[in-house]
Amino acid sequence: MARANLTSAVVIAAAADLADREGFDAITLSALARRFGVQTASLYSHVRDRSSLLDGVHELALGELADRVAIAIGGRSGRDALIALADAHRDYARQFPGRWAALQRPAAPSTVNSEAAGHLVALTLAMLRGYQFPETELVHATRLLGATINGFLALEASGSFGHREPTTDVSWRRALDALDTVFRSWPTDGKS
Amino acid sequence: MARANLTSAVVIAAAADLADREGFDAITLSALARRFGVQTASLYSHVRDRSSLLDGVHELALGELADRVAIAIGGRSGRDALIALADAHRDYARQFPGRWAALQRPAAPSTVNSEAAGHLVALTLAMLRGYQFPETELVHATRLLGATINGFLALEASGSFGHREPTTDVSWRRALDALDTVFRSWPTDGKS
DNA sequence: GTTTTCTCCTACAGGGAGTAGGGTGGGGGC
DNA sequence: GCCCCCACCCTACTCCCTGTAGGAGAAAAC
Repeated sequence: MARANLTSAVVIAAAADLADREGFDAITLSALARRFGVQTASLYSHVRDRSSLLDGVHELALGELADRVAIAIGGRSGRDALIALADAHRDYARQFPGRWAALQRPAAPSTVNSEAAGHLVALTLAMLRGYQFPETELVHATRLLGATINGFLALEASGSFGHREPTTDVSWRRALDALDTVFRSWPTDGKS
Repeated sequence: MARANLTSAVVIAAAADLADREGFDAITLSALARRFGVQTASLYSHVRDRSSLLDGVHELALGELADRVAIAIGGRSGRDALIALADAHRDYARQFPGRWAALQRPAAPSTVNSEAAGHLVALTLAMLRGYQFPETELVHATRLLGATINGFLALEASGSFGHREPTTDVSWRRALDALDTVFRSWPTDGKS
């Protein structure tokens, strides 16, 4: 009986592929075991439990997303960088729906402190600095940016926009235009 | 053995309460059966399957949310109405996290065509008309509004904003200010 | 009072999460 | 080149959840 040579990383990668092909909820220890021709119990040597497996997929996706964002915004600034960053997110969400769904789960503490998370945050801040906010406003802008991108992609993925005209592409452009406008004319005084 | 006098509505309401108390994933036919002192199989007379039960909670929440929004925006317009509508959503999400989670699921076809859904859409459009968009831009504004509100609340609920200073309350105000600004200066020409 | 109609029941099949403990084969020590 | 050990994968089980089939009994219809 040939060994499967499983490792934690291999199992997590397979889980991510499975999620992209059959949906996030299809991530099942049983399904992965079948895929590797192995008993379910064997996977528990490599993965603590299902929850930590999902956390692993989350972190994997975060790293991949950060790499794509880095490439996308390289050499750009201001509005161009904003659009590149947002489009990188949208492309990733469409190409890897299962991985994207994993990103919607609350991040595990270890993920929050991971290199991937730090990288993505740094890239986002670098992009936003092109808009020259007061330092205290950067957080709010970051949150608005994240909310808008994630919110739009979530509604788009769930079909809440319907498949009616006009296309969501136009709405997406409008949303990014709106963010650019808002970021450029961000209120500078401390009203709350 | 006393009858439990179950109906579809009673089961759905209990599921919603359960979700608010113990989380959306705690909605389980078994748990509901225990709650009613009844066998699991008995519930299938009132609910087709688990999925349709979740759809029921979705529609219930949609109706409750629409009622709250209606009260909130009554007599207001423009920026005041926008803030009232958004705050109604946020208050609802915080007070009923389980019901809110149910709203994040893709809506069933029957829910899309439900009275509750129509009501909420009508209220949203009524609020947005205060900003006097070109008719063709209303869709895009609606989508941006939904994306921002849902996205913000999702990130807030999942703890993505951390519990750091400054508080999310300030970020929320900023986000609503941004929406108001954007809605008032919405581009009127047809650039795409 | 009889009949009909629900409501709820027992019983079962199927499948996933997770644990306990045992056998084995391949790489490291020598 | 041989042996030993441990990492890897196994069997066997428990528990919980979903969903189906068919039966009993109480309430309502007549």
